[in-house]
Amino acid sequence: MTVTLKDVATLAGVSVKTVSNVVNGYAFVKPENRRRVEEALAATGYRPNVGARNLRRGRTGFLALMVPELSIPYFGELAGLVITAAQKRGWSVLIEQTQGTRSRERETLFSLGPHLVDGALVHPEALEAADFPSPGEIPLVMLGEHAVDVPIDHVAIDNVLAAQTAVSHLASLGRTRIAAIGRNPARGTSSQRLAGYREALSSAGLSYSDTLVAPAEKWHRSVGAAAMRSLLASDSPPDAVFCFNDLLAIGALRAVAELGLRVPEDVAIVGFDNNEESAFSLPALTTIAPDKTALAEAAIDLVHRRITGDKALPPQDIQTPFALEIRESTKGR
Amino acid sequence: MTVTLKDVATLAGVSVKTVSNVVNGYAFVKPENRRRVEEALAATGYRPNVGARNLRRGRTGFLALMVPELSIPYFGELAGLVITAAQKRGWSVLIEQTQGTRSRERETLFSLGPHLVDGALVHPEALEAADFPSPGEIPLVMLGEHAVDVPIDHVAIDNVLAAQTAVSHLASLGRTRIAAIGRNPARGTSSQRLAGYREALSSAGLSYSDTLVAPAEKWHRSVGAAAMRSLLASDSPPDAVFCFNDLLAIGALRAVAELGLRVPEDVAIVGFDNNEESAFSLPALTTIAPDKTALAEAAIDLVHRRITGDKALPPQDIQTPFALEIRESTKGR
DNA sequence: GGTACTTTTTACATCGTTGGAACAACGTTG
DNA sequence: CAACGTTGTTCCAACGATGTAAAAAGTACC
Repeated sequence: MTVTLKDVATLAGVSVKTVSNVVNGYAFVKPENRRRVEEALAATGYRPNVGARNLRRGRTGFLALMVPELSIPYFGELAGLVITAAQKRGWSVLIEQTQGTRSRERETLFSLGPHLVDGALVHPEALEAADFPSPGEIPLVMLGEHAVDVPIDHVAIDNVLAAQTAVSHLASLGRTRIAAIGRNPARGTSSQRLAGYREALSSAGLSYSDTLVAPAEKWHRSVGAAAMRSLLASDSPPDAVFCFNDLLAIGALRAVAELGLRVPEDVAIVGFDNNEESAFSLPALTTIAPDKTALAEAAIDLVHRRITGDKALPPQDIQTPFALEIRESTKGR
Repeated sequence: MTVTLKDVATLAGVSVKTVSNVVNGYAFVKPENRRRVEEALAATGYRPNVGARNLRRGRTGFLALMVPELSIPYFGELAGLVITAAQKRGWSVLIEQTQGTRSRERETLFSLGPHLVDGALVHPEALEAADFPSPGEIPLVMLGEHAVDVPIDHVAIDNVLAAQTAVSHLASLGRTRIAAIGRNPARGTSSQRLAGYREALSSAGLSYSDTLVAPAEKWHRSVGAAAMRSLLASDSPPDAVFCFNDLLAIGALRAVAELGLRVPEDVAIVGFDNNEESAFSLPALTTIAPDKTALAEAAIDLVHRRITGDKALPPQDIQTPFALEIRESTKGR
């Protein structure tokens, strides 16, 4: 059924290797033979067996991308960009979901054998240092925050600075009771954004209060809504909130609306990630907009360099740009 | 560097095949040898070369999933569910994006050689009958609407009925000027939803008018907003709108709000897809909620049956369930 | 025509794995 | 103890492709 090099060779009346040479663009093939082989290729509809080729070449042509969940807009958008960037370099992308649990993350990381993929882009959520495979297995690039210090390539925006930028923006509007939603000690990203939040408060001359920082196990919309409700129920509710991602912020918007308060008049809200939906929420969400395209391309670039040579390169730590996208949730219409 | 069966065999002092037998759970291996092999496996950290194994077995362990764009929430959510369902059956999923263009769709479909993946799930947007590969290449399952009639497995909800349900709901609220957003003659889905819209109008005793049907090339939020603005600018604006997907509806919500009108009092809105974000929009969106999990599982099931035998099975056409999710955009708070 | 060189083609081994058959060891049975 | 079935192990070929090196064909020059 399937056509192999041998079939083509028989049809063209040459050896298997000559066909292989034509397929791979080897220069020294007699024009006459090349023509016959090409005809035979066309006639049979030959397509190389990728598995066999890779077995021989020691490459697979696949990259893995590990993310918590594709249904989370940030990861859906990022995955799309990664796939596009990988495709330009001739790679196909295999996606693994971990639900953000440490056990699934470890499992996934471990299962990424050197034969399955040429390299992997991982966006860990709960991994710890000990979980990382011995270096030298396959090229690994980490996306987003590392909770821990491992000598592995890493691409992300400056989370502390970004959080600081967001909160400074709120302070610059004259808000004095600025809350935060999203604390989660188990996640590196959370710690970094919290640090930026505290830095911004202090440089604005505002004092930090634990009661203004709401925890959030999962950074989902419903959690943001619940957190916002509890913040608003306190004795001295906030007049602004920095949410650690857009989903929390979208939830917060709803909680505010349900209590009959207005955004931004009563409470200003800033998110983080710039999900596509955030430009269309009512009111539209002010948010930190990471350059996701740059992120995806930097990551693919890095893994490409690792795979093609540069073994000795010390672990890179690349920061990609971000911007504060000011919209209605802090400035009104 | 990499550990092969041979290395393990040498260490354990048995033949390669015996190690292979242990790895593959062959029953008749002397306990003593089994123990030694297992120790050697653990000591070396052996991991099978998937490529070689597949070359031998004639399977790849990969499925392809072709979608327009992962950044579109519906596809992000669906892809996540497909990956989960595939994983249960031991498959990894390779994602290809087409941007919904016919040329990229053809290209992708063609490039899915029998060696690259065991089967493919495709969600075409613009493909025509002629574009489909000769049957018998690799198992192909189509998701969502087929614009054309090809003898290929197909899983989707009943789009006509779903659209009819949505519009009947609007009619049952007493709305009489029910518009639609999303007409696009090039897309099968659009035609089906339009058909359902017309059926519902007629069974409610309402007349169809072209001026109430807004076209939409891309079903994105901004397009929905623009379409809604133009509908509202007409002489006799609608009092309800059926949007062909949630993104259009989200855009429509914004357009209504910007004109100072209220949803649902002035205009009721129904969407389609039940994206996660639609439960949190302000107001929350009434929408058709397809059972995406059922869809993903039915598709994986089907491709699994095709791959493991059932070659003779005639092309299946499976309908998965949906529900009308009634929320604030048609019923108020 | 012989030599030296270049171009073109081929045979063969190989990548890591598994299926199948052959073989060896073993205990049972007649 | 020969014949036999049952277990357990090994050897060999094969999956489809490519790298290597050697063979074959062609060209140029003396």
